[in-house]
Amino acid sequence: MDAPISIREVAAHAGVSVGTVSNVLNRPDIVAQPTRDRVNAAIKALGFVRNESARQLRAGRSRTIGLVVLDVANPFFTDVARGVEDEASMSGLSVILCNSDEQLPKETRYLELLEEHRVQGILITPVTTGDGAGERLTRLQRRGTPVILVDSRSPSGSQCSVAVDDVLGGDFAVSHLLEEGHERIAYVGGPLGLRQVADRLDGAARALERAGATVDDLLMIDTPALNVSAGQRAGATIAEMPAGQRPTAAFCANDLVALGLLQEMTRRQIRVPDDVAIVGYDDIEFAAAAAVPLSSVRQPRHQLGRTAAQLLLEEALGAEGHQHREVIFQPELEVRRSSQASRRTRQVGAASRSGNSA
Amino acid sequence: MDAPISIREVAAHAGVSVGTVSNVLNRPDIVAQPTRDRVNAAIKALGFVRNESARQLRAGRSRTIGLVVLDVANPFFTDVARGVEDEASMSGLSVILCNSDEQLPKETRYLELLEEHRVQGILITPVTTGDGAGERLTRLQRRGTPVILVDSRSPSGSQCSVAVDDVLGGDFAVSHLLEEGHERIAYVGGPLGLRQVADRLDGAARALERAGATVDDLLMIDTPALNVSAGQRAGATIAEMPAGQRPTAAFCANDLVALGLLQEMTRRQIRVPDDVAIVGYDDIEFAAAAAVPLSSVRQPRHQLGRTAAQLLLEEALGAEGHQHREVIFQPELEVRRSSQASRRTRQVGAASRSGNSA
DNA sequence: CACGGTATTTGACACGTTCCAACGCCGGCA
DNA sequence: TGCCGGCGTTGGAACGTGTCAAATACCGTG
Repeated sequence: MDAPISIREVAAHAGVSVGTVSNVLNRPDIVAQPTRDRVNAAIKALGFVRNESARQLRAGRSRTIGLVVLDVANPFFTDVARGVEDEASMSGLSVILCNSDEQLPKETRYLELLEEHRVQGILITPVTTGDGAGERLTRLQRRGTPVILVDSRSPSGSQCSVAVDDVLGGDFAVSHLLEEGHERIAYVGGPLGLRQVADRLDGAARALERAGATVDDLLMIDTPALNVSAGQRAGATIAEMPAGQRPTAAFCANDLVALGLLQEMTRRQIRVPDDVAIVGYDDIEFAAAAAVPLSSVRQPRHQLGRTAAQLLLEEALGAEGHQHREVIFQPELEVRRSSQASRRTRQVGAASRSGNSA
Repeated sequence: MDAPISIREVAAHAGVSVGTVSNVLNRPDIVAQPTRDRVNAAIKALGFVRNESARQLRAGRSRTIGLVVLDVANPFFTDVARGVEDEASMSGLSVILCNSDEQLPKETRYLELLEEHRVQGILITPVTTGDGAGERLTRLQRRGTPVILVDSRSPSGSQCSVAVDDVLGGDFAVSHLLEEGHERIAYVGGPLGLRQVADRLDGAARALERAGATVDDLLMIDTPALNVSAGQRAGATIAEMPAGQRPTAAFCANDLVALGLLQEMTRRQIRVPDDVAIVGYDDIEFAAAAAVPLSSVRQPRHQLGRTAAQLLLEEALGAEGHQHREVIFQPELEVRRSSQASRRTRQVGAASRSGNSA
């Protein structure tokens, strides 16, 4: 009961040759009906299951693709992963999901592992774009494993990439806040080494400049990471500022940060959006579900994953003459309550917080 | 530049036999220093990378384990996955993470895939425990692939399993609400076919009975799934009840449901916890970070994953004489604001709800 | 009955690795 | 000198599958 059945035993049981069994499995049309039935019966009777390793060895490449993300716990990446998986499964490929945890050593180890598995290709959001980061990836490609950057871009253009225009997203967010009448705006996020964080800041600066202000008018609140507790600490920083200097709006690099900020404001009885308006980024499911629904810059996460997988297939299956491409999506601003002081409340002012029903 | 290097080419380049290269890779100690150096140099020069498929074919089993979860987007499962991965990587194994999406066909397809990969074993939270569900799994085991149930139990005891005592968790939650003086309590969750949902309800009933009430005193609000929007809809149901019949507390089968409920309450200006107290389940990160911090029943998610992986290794590596085990963890109640009417509010508030303290 | 042609089936090899028995070499010892 | 044992190394046989040229069966026609 413990011995895996091989194709050979199936052949013996059905009274045919090994090659015929293989044909039944892979090109059923070229084998005669009665033979096919006999073989299928044997397969069922013996409980035969294909050995994927052997197939891969024979084929030279595995039928999987690797996906390396920064943080599986972040809803952004799980949605990307679903997109990748949907697309991959349409081509009969499966996905190995790896979590680098923003740590270079783990990332390196996973890259080795995936290469040893001879995956069709690797989709990766690299931990760092600086230094010799690209070098490692191009070496991988030279050895025959296609690499596609996800939510990232290649400075040298030596990989295909799929990303969302984060500068534009930052621009959207801050333009919206300016339109709402805010003048003292904070940018909450970090570390600036992350491309996403830096680009969104650039976009914020662009919006400010267009409005006649400069980036110096932006209050920078740096965070060590993009998670909830970092947002809470940033919230404490803001709350403790003298009321006159306190920003009236905060643009957060990430919804997790924004939610942490929101919680801290609520806890300290600083009203959102009346005292401080908040705009987040990513539009994760919890953004809409927060106690004060969060305005956020939405990214086509699922689409991002699908497209990345498509590019990979294109490069992996396509002939030699592959030209690297860079796909950039546009983000959208989803305005919700956290950044819209309701007219009524605005007019009535702080005096009475009685019901707003809309 | 596109041809993967094989061990044979390394051997030729280093002027040794294939076997020696293999030895350098696997038992470096038994090969003489100069030879070893020469081989390593060749490996580096040629950019040789082991072919995992070939190793697996030779070994008969792959060095991976499969993990099948109900929903990758649920923070509960991503934490479990991290636990599994931590434990697996200590033994040099990698993890293939599969998302059944609570759909039986997807689950089936992944089980086939993992079996074809000849994984060391499969960790699974099955979509359904009823009917022939266990049958499929035991067949898998008979053919040589160990199966461990995660957050689930085997009625027949034919698999190892790791779970948390959901009955006790439900008991904790409702006991706490009773102690807080609530009498009209709702249970929000579904479908009842999910073991987790049913067990937590049983626990709630147990607590009620101990307090002299019966399960009929519990207001059942069924949900089609355990996610945020289902919680919102349940919230609407509660809000639209006549004030006299409306429950004063809700125990939710899941934090996602609880957060949805909380949002809907806030939107409709029903105060939490003063008008309706809420207790959730899982204690995901967002529970503490919610605008009204959510009381919740905490499960040792990471530990759950680690233990499951350990059991698997034990069964996979252990000799024939393996005895199936059932590991059950105890949950903990984490009380936060959503279920604690502040003394002040209590005294000032609804006159009639004065305490019974048992 | 021989023949050509098509429809099926066969058998052998290759994929890259690991494992194991066998072998050569060298120094030590009788 | 001849034998022995140990260390390093070698060569070849698997592992289970896919592929492909070659062999065979089958069928109708002349």
